[in-house]
Amino acid sequence: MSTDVPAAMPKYYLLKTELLAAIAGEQPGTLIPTERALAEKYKTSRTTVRQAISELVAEGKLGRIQGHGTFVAPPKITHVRQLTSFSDDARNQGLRPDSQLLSLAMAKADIDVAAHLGLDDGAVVTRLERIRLIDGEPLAHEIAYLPGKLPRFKANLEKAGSLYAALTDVYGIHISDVEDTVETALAGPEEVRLLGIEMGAPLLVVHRLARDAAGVPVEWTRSTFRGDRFRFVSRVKSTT
Amino acid sequence: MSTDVPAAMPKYYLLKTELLAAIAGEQPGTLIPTERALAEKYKTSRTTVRQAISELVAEGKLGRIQGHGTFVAPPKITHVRQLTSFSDDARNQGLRPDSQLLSLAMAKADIDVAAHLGLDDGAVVTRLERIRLIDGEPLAHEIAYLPGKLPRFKANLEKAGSLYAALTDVYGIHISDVEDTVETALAGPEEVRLLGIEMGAPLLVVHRLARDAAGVPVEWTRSTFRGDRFRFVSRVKSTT
DNA sequence: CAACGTTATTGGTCTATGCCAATCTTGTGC
DNA sequence: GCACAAGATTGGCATAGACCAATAACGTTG
Repeated sequence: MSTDVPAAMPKYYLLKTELLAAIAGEQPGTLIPTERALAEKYKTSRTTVRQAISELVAEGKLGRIQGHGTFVAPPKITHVRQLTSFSDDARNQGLRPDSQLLSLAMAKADIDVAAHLGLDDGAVVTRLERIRLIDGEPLAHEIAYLPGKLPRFKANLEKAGSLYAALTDVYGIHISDVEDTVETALAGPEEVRLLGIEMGAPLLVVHRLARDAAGVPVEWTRSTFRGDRFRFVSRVKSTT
Repeated sequence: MSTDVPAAMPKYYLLKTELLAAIAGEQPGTLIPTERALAEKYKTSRTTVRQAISELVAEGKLGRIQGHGTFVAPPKITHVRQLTSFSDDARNQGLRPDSQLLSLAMAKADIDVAAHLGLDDGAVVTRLERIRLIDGEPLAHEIAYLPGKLPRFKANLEKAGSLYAALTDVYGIHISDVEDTVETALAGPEEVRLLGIEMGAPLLVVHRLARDAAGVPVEWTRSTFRGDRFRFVSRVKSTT
């Protein structure tokens, strides 16, 4: 045979490619045909259509709402993650960041938190849990642990406008060194509930350990970002 | 009713949770029961079992091989990504890195490459495509573009042991500033072929732009890492 | 005309089943 | 004993269909 047989390609992947081409250049929000209509049009089953659409949703190319339909998704947001905070960062890009306070309380450090903050197991820490929003849309879930008890923290946090601003301006805590760890994860029920995404959606999980000039840990945070809406940038300058 | 109805939970998610508990503490490589056996055991369909397993595979908890079975996967590798190269990073952690050269050739910069390297469209660039392996396992796919033509590059690359070492030691190109962009993506046929993963597996895609001390771009690279086996670390030190 | 309840539409989950493809096991023949 | 072929096992892909849940559209009613 002289004809080069193309690599065997799952049908759902062909469909995914066709859909991708079809939505190229469409305005975000534009509805695409229903799953049942696509199944008929492409002479396949709804299961196969859903598999194609599901991957496009996971990649942030499409979004879908039960009872409403499937639509072209808006582009990703680029988040420059440096020494800056989420809020400052978003504002620098002309976006409207917001926070929704889920809980703010004293807690006893579990083994994991204690280890990262260099505390004894069971030591008192401040636990701050928030949802981060941009332009009203929930995009990240964040739990921050700070060593010890910070007096009048809630009020100061609100006044300062951001966690880092409050730490610096009110408590004299200067962050001079951060270490971020980034990995992928899939959304479970909690993320589905808090971020309004679907089960199994890809996430970017960032763990941040911040230290002051003396190398003492001052913050340990776990942030969960929507993988379909975010992109991280980290800049590193050589000191040599 | 007094009983608090638990949040509606998909059956496949319950199964996923049970499987996760079942494999906790098992040795990597241990085979779990077959999909058909699990379907029968948990009184559900194979489709549902596959959905549960698929997510665990995507999270790097399980692996599977057609005709062989489904098994407990090895833990993630932490890849510390700073100004260092892939090879140096891995070696620093006591791992055995390797590269497989797919292609090394001169090419004309397309619009995207040209824009990032600050060149004219169609300018000559060196294109280096490699598979990165650790302990013999392919973990990343990388395409690097360098401005212009580098004499005897292939030989020097092999001798130096790493791209950055070659640039520095042989060509006198010193990287002083890098900007990494990290986002999620899903594996398509090419990644499946090159990395031996499955369709739709989560990936971490990193774009790196490296500059020399004068701010001139010297490298533009797109790296695709297996999301189930990697974790990135970035450290930032304040200069103030 | 506004408010409300009903109905149709659309995505979400799950079942049952068939066949294909890669791998492993077994058996046969030399 | 070894090599190879045949069969069994296991995951991969796809179909068809049922029912649920959220949303939107519509029509009735006050």
